[in-house]
Formats: sequence, structure tokens, C-alpha cells
Amino acid sequence: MPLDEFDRKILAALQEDARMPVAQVAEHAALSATPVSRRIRKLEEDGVIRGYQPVLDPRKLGLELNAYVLINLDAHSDVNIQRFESAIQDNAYVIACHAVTGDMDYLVHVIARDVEHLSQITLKSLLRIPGVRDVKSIIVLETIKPPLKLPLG
Amino acid sequence: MPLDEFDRKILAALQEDARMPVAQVAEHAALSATPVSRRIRKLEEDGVIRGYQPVLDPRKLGLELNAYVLINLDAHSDVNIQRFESAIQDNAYVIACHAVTGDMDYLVHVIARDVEHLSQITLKSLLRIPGVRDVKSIIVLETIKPPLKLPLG
DNA sequence: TATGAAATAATATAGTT
DNA sequence: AACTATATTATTTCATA
Repeated sequence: MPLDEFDRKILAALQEDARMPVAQVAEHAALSATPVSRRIRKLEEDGVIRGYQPVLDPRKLGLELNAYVLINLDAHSDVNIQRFESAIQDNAYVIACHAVTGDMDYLVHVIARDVEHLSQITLKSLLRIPGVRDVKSIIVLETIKPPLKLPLG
Repeated sequence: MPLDEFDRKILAALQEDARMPVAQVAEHAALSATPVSRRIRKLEEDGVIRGYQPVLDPRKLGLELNAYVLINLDAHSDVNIQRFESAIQDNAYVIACHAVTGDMDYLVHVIARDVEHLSQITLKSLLRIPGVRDVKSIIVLETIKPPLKLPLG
């Protein structure tokens, strides 16, 4: 079940364009369509490919502001953690969240329409989650490299 | 050219599964296949949909460790910035990078096989970029919410 | 100007070797 | 794994609101 060179070439091609026709993926992998089709299905079944997503332009959706918000809880009880993580799941403007090392507990990726909207999300949603002590916002000024591909080497 | 409710429903369906058949997207949007097909193409042409990506499981690719690395430059000359950003583009394990506010200049999302690999990336690649003064690593312990969807409301 | 239904074209999948 | 045949699916055409 480990990936071979064909699988890597297939994944690389799909990372270029997940809607690329199988025949074209096959060219990239120096294979014919049939085995590529079967391999893609196997990669899906094995959970290597978890799904397919459109890459949307946040600006075209009116979402101009990205921020990374570091959050601290005042007590790390199960209830607090449960409540925090559930509030995070429910907030559509929190597009990612990780528990992290260091003096802050969570790193939260927030996307917002503008500064006022970010402020509203921070003050009215994040800071009001019970157990949240402190938040520090890192605001994105410019995206140098957008998150698109994973390394396959 | 602003998005209407149909467009939002279409985008929401595609965010569930970008390979969903047009007929099925059409059901979600309470429309028939023809206009959905045309609307999707228009969304692509307008740059709202920038492309399509497979969602890969990093663990299945042997990438077990995520880190957010904050980086400081010692001088903000054009050369330094140019050199830094170009080095970032060339590094496949840097999967995203933003210029940010605060006392650090950049927030870099690194994905690595393990702690040793992260250490190697930090010491042998990032810290060796000319102009880099300081790095602070925030290591991801657990992903609470994986980055998948953008809010469409 | 945008839709829906039907016809056509493109593409993916299954069977066979 | 490839070739061929079949089945899905997408797109175009055309009539219409």
C-alpha cells in the first residue's frame, strides 16, 4: 500500500488540476487511462485522496482580510476544551484551527471581510467563548505563497 | 457580476465535493443542469473559482508534522525581501507564507515528515536564507479544524 | 437575458486479453 | 497494463419565458 512513482505522478498532476481528464493524467504518468482510473479510485479508497475542492478566490467573495489568532484558555479542563473546540467548529469564519506548542494554546486562522469584521469576530465570538483568557492577532498584510500543494517527494 | 443565491448554492455544493456531477449540483441549487454548467464556467472565467484541488491526507504521504514558523529579517531592503520570498517559493515544504503585522515579518506554514525533518528545514533552509535574523516555531500538536471551506454567507 | 429539455460530444469505467 | 466496448457525465443546441 505504499505509493510508487506512478501514484506520485498521478497526485502531482491532480494537484495541478483535479479536474484534469484521466487520459491527460495518464500522459503525465506515462500510463494509459485504465490503470490511472483504477489507481485514482484506490487512492480515494485508501484515504490518500480525501476529496476534491474548488480553489476559491477569497477576495472575489468579499473576504479581504486574513488573520492568525493565537488563543489562550484560562483553565484546561475538559469542559473548557470541549466548549472551545465546538465553538470553533461552528464559526464559519474560522477556517482552520490547531492546538499548538508555546505559550498560546491554539492557532486559529480567521478570514474576514475587513478590519471591522475581524474585530467583531474577535470580540463578539472568540473572546466570548467561555474559558478564553487571551487572544493575540497576527494580521496578514500580503500572501507570498498561497496554500495549494503538498510536497510529494 | 456579483454573486446571487444560485451561485452561492453552486459554490457550497462544490465545496462539499468539487467532482459532484453537474446534475447533482443542479439539485442543490434548485436549477437544471444547463444553467449550472454555464454558471460554473462563468465563475471560473471571472476567477471566483481559480481551479480544483484534491484534498490529500498529509499523514498518508508521510508528512506527520505541521509547524507555523515566524520569521524576522534583519534589514528590509528590496534585495533581502526578494531573496527571501524567492527562497520561500522554491521550498516545497513551505506550503504557505504571509507577510504579517507584529514584531515578526513573515508567518510560514511548514509541513515536515517529523521533528528531525522540521529541524533540518529550519536550520539548513530557512535560517540560511540571507537576511533572516530570527525564527520562532509554533508546532502543531493537533488539528482541531482542517482548512477546507470558505464562508459563502 | 436566462432557463429547461433534448441531442450530441466528451469522458470515465468495466470487461477482455 | 492496454485495448475495446459500454455507461456516465458534460456541453451544446434550440425553443421559450
